[in-house]
Amino acid sequence: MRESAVKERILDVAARLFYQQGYNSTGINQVIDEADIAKGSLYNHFPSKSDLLVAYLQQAHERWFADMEVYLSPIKDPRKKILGLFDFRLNRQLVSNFSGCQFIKASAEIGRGEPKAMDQIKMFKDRLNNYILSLVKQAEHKKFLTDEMLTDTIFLLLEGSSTTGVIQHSPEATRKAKKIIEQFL
Amino acid sequence: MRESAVKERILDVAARLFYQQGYNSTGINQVIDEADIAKGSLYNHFPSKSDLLVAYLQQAHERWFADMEVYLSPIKDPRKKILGLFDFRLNRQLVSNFSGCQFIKASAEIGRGEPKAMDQIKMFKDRLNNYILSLVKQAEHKKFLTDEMLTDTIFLLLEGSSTTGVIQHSPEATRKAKKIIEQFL
DNA sequence: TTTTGAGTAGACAAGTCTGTATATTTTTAT
DNA sequence: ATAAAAATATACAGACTTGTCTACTCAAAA
Repeated sequence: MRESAVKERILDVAARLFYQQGYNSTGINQVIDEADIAKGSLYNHFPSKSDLLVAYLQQAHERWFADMEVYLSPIKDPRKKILGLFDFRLNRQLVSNFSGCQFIKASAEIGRGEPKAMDQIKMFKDRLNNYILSLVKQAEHKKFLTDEMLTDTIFLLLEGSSTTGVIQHSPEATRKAKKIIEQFL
Repeated sequence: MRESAVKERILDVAARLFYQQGYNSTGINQVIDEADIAKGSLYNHFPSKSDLLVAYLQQAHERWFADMEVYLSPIKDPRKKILGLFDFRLNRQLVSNFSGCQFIKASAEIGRGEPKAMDQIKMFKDRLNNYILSLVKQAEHKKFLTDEMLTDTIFLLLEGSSTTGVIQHSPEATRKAKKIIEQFL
């Protein structure tokens, strides 16, 4: 017996609004209006707005990795997979019209007032870091940097590309980051 | 005739609250309470909350560069100045308890609904990029990367260190970024 | 067929938000 | 000293906030 379609609709609408308008700027009433459900239903599935935020981040986490694995699965060479990460980032920037990383955005907005949400954000970034490290270990690279340092470079360049993409409203930073990493492979 | 002390107090309190709690989570009433001024005075100096945000970003911009120039002025070697940028970042992270970059935070919160504020943010990051470029041009480095690419690397690593510092609540990322740049100098 | 659970619609509480207005006092400048 | 400007305290409008609650409908299961 599958999960309620109502719950899915709430989560999808909340995800879109939290991401595009921000968590604080999105009211419960807007979520129920656009999801076209009753307020009681929302509070039946999510005890509070904060729980809805955590659920949104959880879903975003799972979807991000699922999408990424689909995107990178045709690529076999680990070096090309690493570069593919930047193309994947680029794609998402174009599709989202440079709205930025969901997790960075959330963390900037909530500060330390939402510990469960912050944990979700940390877990996502940790997993990304570990994934990059596993690719780097598989890849033959110039060893100008150690595996760990190259991993950090890739991770930090990706993070920098995210925020810079938002501010410049352009894919330039991500393209430059990719070119930089190409020098190391 | 110096600028009204009231205006200064408003701006300083707003700066602190906007930065620590976020713009959306800070109400005008909290600002006037903590600044201990009347609501009418606030709206006399700043026609709207949005204008107060822009003024805050302007002030933060000027102060950031002023502080940085003080911090780096005893250093003469351009390579050490570049590394000093990471120490400066580290200092600010420790002092602010890893609250993150003021401009990234603001840009994450306001989206494209505040064009004047976004312009301020862009101007800050542009100026930072130009400053890094001028240091790189003065510095003798290994030329593993071109001047422009090394500039982008430094800039993006600094940006990545900011967001990662917030999420991990630790100075590790900034220290690693510095070590990476050391390899290029 | 009856009971149970999910969903709906909407009122409501209690408070917050930005911004305006008014009347009064304090400060500054001439 | 007087007139103008700046700051004060405070009330208010109108909209919005999260979350609770009631009364009702409908569908599926027992």
